Amino acid sequence: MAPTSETLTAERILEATEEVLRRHGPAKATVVDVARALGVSHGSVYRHFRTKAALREAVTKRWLDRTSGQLSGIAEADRVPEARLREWLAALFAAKRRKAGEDPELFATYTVLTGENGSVVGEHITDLESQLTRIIQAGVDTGDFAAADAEASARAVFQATGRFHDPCYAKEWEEPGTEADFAAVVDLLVQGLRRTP
Amino acid sequence: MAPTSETLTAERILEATEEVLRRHGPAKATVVDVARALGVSHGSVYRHFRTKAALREAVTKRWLDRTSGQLSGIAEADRVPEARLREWLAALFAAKRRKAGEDPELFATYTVLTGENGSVVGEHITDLESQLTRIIQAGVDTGDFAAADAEASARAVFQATGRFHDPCYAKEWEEPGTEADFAAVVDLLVQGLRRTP
DNA sequence: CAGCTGACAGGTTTCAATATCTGTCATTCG
DNA sequence: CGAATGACAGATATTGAAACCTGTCAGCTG
Repeated sequence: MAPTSETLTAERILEATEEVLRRHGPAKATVVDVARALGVSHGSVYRHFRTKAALREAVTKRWLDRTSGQLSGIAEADRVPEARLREWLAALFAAKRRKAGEDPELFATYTVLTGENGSVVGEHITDLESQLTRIIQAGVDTGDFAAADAEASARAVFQATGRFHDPCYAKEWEEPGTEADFAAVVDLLVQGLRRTP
Repeated sequence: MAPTSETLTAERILEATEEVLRRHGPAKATVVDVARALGVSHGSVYRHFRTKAALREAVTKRWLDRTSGQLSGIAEADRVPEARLREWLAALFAAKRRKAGEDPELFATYTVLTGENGSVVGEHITDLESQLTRIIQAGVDTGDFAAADAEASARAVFQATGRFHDPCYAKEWEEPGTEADFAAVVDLLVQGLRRTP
């Protein structure tokens, strides 16, 4: 679109790739399209990314990292652990649901990309679980939570709330009653974490 | 295969359809194949099922009902509610995992079928949730569980354990650590249900 | 000379012609 | 007479040839 004469950088290629994916979708987005959007030949793109798969992987990582970054603020916040946990889970759900609802096609695109890039997604999940672990460990430290193994509990909480952040459930997020379902699951999990006197 | 001269019944057609689906998979299984397997013309099949979709739906229902039936025995068993709940959840997970592991192609076939038949799946889930509700209500009655709304709690438990029964996670069920993950989630949920003195 | 280009080989996708399937129904069969 | 058949129209799937894409590299350009 804009064949700016700035030097070609990995960052600019990623930007252009996101745009091409947004326009054409994951099935029809080609490396040639990306090069054309940048006003260069596709050979130049291959100077920065060894393969098309590597390019798509990098775009996926960028996208996931943005979510992680937003949530880490909450994980570190200076609040009572239970409130922090509830807020973090609500923010994760809200972020995913907003993305799925606002631009379903783009969300579908990234769902395809995450399906292709198991290891990047795995790292993202590890990251989210470690944020959760910090929250739960804080709760154990204050005596609010009883968890023999904060990491295992974090994993359990993350998996138990999968219905509210895993893309495979995206189409159900706008159904009525979803809010209540989310609240019920979170209440049950928080109750399970609480220290019983 | 065996063009027996018994009268053509819906039951025999369903049997043959399951066999054809097992052989050819969901994409290539045709009504003509089913008729051929029964030694009749495909017009005869349409006397019993209005459309191909209705036939596939009936097969799906049969398959799901078999699972429900197995589990209902546990739901009604004469045991302490907590043990019954744990056993029921473990049985659900074990049944799904066994089916997915023993014959992955057949499982994939049924995953496609359940994807096509939202309402039948919805009824199946309602059925499972009502079995769970009965277990949890029993726990409330004995004073073991504290749940303001047994039905809502049942729904929460069912959704929170989705990772261990929803087909979209099937490929992760054989990974190491899955048993431990399952145990951690169930422990957390049971702890959340327990009455806190 | 570092970075970019564009032609190219091998592989994948598209498209239109062809074959098959779904669902109906007038007719046949027992 | 009720159950089953098979020819048929319209819809869907398959196939093979042509178009396009990926990844490489010898050579061009600033």
